[in-house]
Amino acid sequence: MRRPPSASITRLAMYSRFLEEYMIAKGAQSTINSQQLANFLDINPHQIRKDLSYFGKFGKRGLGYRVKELYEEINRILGLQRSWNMCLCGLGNLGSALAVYNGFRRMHLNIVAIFDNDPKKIGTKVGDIVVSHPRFIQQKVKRLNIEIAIITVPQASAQSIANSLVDAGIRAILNFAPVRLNAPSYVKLRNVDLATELVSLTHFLAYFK
Amino acid sequence: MRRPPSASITRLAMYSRFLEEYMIAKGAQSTINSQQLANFLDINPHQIRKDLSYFGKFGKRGLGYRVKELYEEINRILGLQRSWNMCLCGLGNLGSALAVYNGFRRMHLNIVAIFDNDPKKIGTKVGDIVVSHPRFIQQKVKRLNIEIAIITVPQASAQSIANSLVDAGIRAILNFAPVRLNAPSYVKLRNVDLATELVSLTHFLAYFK
DNA sequence: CCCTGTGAAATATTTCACAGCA
DNA sequence: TGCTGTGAAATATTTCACAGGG
Repeated sequence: MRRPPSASITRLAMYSRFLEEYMIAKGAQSTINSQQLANFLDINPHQIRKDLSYFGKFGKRGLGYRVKELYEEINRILGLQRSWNMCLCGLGNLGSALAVYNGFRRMHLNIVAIFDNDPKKIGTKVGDIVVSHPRFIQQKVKRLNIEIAIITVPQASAQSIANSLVDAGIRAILNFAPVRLNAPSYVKLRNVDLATELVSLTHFLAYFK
Repeated sequence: MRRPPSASITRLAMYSRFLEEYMIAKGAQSTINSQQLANFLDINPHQIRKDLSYFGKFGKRGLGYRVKELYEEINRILGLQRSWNMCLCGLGNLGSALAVYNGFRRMHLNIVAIFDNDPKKIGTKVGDIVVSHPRFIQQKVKRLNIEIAIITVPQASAQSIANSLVDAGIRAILNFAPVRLNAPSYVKLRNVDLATELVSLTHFLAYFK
């Protein structure tokens, strides 16, 4: 069994979400096979079985998968069987949107601290979280047991915020600032670049229309 | 010359952004070679040359690339030599953040229409764009020459909005709703799923920490 | 017989090595 | 000599085909 491609992890997240809805519709006791799942998700059934096989054997031959069991196994693989505390760095437009994003809470991914260096924002509340100055990163990360950070500060301050986070012991960062951040290799960095996503569309329109 | 992998396009966008900054720092007349560019971007120089080679020959042997020229060629490849009109569907938290996002305007990607079905939002302005009901999608897309759509509506309404957009002639959609949308194959769909991005971090922390 | 799990084949992408021009 | 551009090698990922258990 080789190391799973990172695309497998992304697909597992997709399977998890689908199964959650499927259970609501069909009940937790129902079963599903890779062909059906593949039809729903518009993907290859071999791909699904291969993705799962990297992590174990979750199905019954001749039958398929018991939905509840598969859902729980996938969530365990994804680390979603427990909750995670996160901090949000940068309360601009995007940060404010993420601070109240429901998709996170549903997966027990909780924003428990917010940092911004704008004096007008410090001390204000978003939900029941008080916005703090970034100099408290170290302290809050320790006290609130924060393991994941989301960076939504402007490009210019992204690296210095990342440094503070790494110093505070953070090992997983979701970065929305359009810069390649430097961090030690034991830190998992994931970048989301909204403008770049659009560029793949403009390229497509310019070339293939 | 084979068809470029889609990851090449993403990297080209990265090169473009870097070169933009590099020109400001070093002047448009400067040159850069693939090794230097690779160092800055923490990437393999062969990769850069290969990415470019899918589209043409932009360098001088023994010298490297003239920065301005390379920048312009890359932007041409990406379809960024012209501006594009976009519409935003769904003025929730994320939509509101994207409506005023600067990263788009800098690349001449302009949001020129906003749709939402909340009566409290319809008729209000975001910047100088008046929010309209989605029933005007067809009309606005035609009149304003809109070619790209951004979907930030809730999951439940995403598919029906996508259908309206396709009917109106849209061929490129950036979708933030956590659903796999169905669209004809001539429509380029790009999905950004914020929760899924985080899941790759929780998986990493759960397994490799 | 049905459908999983998986080694092997096919395909895609990245990395390398070097010919060749400035 | 220095660096690009590119075919070929290496690697990674996806797809396939089928053995084998329920």
